[in-house]
Parts: sequence; C-alpha cells; structure tokens
Amino acid sequence: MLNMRSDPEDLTTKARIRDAAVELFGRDGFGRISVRSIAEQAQVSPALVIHHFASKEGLRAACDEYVVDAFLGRKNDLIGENASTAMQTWLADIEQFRPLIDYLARMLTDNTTTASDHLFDALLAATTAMLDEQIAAGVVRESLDLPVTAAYVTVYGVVPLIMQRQLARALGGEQLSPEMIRRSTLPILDLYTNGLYTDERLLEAARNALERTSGPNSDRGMNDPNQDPDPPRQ
Amino acid sequence: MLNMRSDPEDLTTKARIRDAAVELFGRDGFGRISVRSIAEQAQVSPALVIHHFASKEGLRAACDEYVVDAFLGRKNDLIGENASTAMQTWLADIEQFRPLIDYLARMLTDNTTTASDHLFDALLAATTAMLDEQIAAGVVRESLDLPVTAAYVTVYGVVPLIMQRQLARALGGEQLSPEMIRRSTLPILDLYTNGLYTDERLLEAARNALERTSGPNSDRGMNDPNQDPDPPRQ
DNA sequence: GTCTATATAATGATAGAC
DNA sequence: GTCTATCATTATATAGAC
Repeated sequence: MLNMRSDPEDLTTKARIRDAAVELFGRDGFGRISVRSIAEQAQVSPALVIHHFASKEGLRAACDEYVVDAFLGRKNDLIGENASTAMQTWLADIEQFRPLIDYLARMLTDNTTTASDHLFDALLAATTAMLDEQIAAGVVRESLDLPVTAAYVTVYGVVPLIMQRQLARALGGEQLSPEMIRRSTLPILDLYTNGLYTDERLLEAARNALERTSGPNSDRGMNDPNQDPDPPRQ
Repeated sequence: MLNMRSDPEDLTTKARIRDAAVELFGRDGFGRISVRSIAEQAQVSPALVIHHFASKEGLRAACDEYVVDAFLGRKNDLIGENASTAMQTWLADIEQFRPLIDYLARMLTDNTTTASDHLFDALLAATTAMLDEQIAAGVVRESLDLPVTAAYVTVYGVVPLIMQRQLARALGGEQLSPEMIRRSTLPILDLYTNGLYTDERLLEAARNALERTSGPNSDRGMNDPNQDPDPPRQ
C-alpha cells in the first residue's frame, strides 16, 4: 500500500510534489489548479515541479498512474476483483483515503485522458466478472442483458465517489463520513435484494409499452417509469 | 420549452452567446473554455460577451439559470415531479437535448457554485416526494431509511447523465443513443423490481455483521457485500 | 450593440546559477 | 536537485470609437 498518510518529511521531494498534486487536482480539478499552487503546497519552487515531471500534463499522468496503481494493485492487467474490494476498503476508511478517492472521482468524470477510460474499463471488467461468478453460484439472478446490468451496476458503484458531497448533504453533513456509509449499507443492500417496487406491475407495463412502440425515441430510461404516453417530439 | 434547436439566426445575439456558452461549457467544462472560444463559436467579439454578461462568471450564472429553468420549468420553487418527468423527456430525446444534458452533468459534478446544490436539492426533493407518494399508494415498498433510499435513487438517476460517455462505451458506442436507453429500460426496471440477488442471504449476513461490529469504520458501503471479516485498519 | 485596441494579471515553461 | 529570474502565451476585462 502506498503511503498517503506518511509524514511528508519521510517522502522524497518528487513524491511530496506528486502527493500535493493528487490532493489539489482531486479537490479542485485539473483545470483549476496551477503548477504554482502545487509547488506552494509541496513547499518547492514551480520550476522544480516542471523539472521532475517535464510538464503539467506529465505531472497529471504521474498522478493518474499513482492513484490507479494504488487502487488496482499495480498489476492492473489481471484486474480480477481487486476493484470492488479496493473500493470497499477505501470507502470503509474514507477519512484516510479521501484524497485518492477524490482524485479517482475526477478521473472518472474529466473525460480528457485515456486513463479514465482504462480505469472505467477495469471497473467494468471487475463487475462483469463478479456478476458472472455470482450468477453461476446462484447468488445473483440471471440478467435480462448482462452488459447493461454490468454497466449500470458499475456506474451505481462509483457514483457515491463522484457525488460524495451531494450524498453527504442529503444525509445531513458536509462530507461523506464512515457513519453515513454504515447507515447506507442495509438500505442499499435491501434495494439490491428486494428491489424498490412491491410487485411486477411497472415492469410488465414497461415491457408491454416497449413491445407496442418498438422504434427508437419511444422509450424511457430513468428509474421512475411513470408513463406519459405522448412524449414531446421535435 | 426553450429553443435550443432554433435556427441561430432567429435568436438575439445575447441568446446566441449564451447557447454557445452552454454548449462549450457542457462539452469541455467551465475551466477549460475561454471567453474567446465562446465568442468565436457565437461569431462575435470577446468584448461583446463581457458587455452582455459582465464577466465570465456572470455568463456562467446566466447559463446555470437558463438550463435549470429549462429543466425544472422556470417556476422551480414548486419542484413537484417536474424533475423526473423532465429527465425522462430529455433522455428519451437525448440527441436534441444533449447540450443541456451535458451542461446539467457538469453542474452536478463541478462543486464550485451554489447552483449545483440547488439543482441537486430539487432533484432530491422530487425523488423524495415521488417515493412518499408511491409508498402511500403501495407501489413502492417501505424503506428501511427513506433519506438514504431517496439520496441513492437520486444519484442513481443522474449518474447516466454524468457517466454518459462511459456508459455508451460499455454498450459499444461512442455516445449515448436513444437505442441504448431503450435497451437499458427493462434491465434497470428489473433491478428496481426484483433486485439483483436471488435471496436475502447477503442482506441477512450484512445485518448480522453490522450488529456485531457497531462502531464506525467497521462497515462496507458498496454494492458487492462480499464479506472480508478483517478489513485493514490504519 | 458591436467593434478594435489594449491594459493587466496569471499561466506553463525555460535559462542558467548554485 | 533546487533555486531565482524571466520569457512567451494566454486569460479576463476595460476604454473608447462607431
């Protein structure tokens, strides 16, 4: 495990700069953070930042690699189930891992590099493998459409990182705490076990509606399937 | 309905500048877009942009207001269920509404203004009202913890906007299409109706685990509750 | 309302001393 | 490796003509 919490005095200067960059990029985003502010946070000159990482973009690449390696375990070719266990470990200890979590969230939403695609692909592959395995074991029901289910389970899994602040506000705090995560465990698991609806009426209604109107642009995609039979078109 | 698709010739210059800003801010983010590039897109001088909106931040505020009004229906005090029906309308016609959807997604993730908080609060209030109503009607099961359920249903509802690109990639395309949304409808509704798991074993296991270890930092928060009885601590 | 020209500040990056 | 000093570029914003 990489040492995010080590005394800054114990790190090389280059690592201190990288940690400062991870923290600031994660907090405010790549575009809003200057090389100067990173240098200040790391207590070095701006020129030294460039000396070590060649450019701001190089620094970003180094941060991407560092955070993804910390998350997927460095051998991120064999992605296995590292992703979901790492996610659990990090969220369970959110106070310690917040800088890394914030950085991951930025990576997932800032679609400016290929690193975010690789990260998402790894998460999706891990989810797909998990679903395959648990379906085979009879723990998870057969999916109507595995790629769709895997994709949504993956984005549902990462959205607490991305919407951390809003989730915390909804639960009465300023930032996501271990207590909020504990509180959320059973309700979420209940949703994944028993669903939200009491019966299959809405599912059947949607199934029928889709069969009637099979063309494109005639469907809904959200979680509230209240039917409004005549959507505005054009 | 506001006219995103009107012929640019039909709009006032101020509106053309605002539409250009919505499109570019939504596509690349507020921090990466300059006043100059907006002026170029709107075919005016940079000075005229400032003349109409006082500052780049003023332009952003105008865009926020415009998009939120378009989404919540202008009288966004009585938030009702406008939000979820608007979300359905917009997603069903994603090709037309993409600039507005992209802008909304930026608002929800860029935590730099209070506008994003207001937007999320409106979405959360709409979800909570919908759940209350549907629980009363017997359509939705009683929640173990309504604020938690409402918060997660809300973030699950908006994550397709935020992770649009990754969702599309997972389903074999470059950007989210009406066809992908149609394809996703039943699997998602199936998840919300029957859950993911075949039985309550995992839910019970988590319930027991939470009772045993009731302190903070002893829980998991993700959707895969595979138990690992000794999480790394410190 | 719209422009050209420009002021002023901040940015990423370089040169060269130590 | 680390600094100071500085360059070149780009940014937002202003002044003032039309």
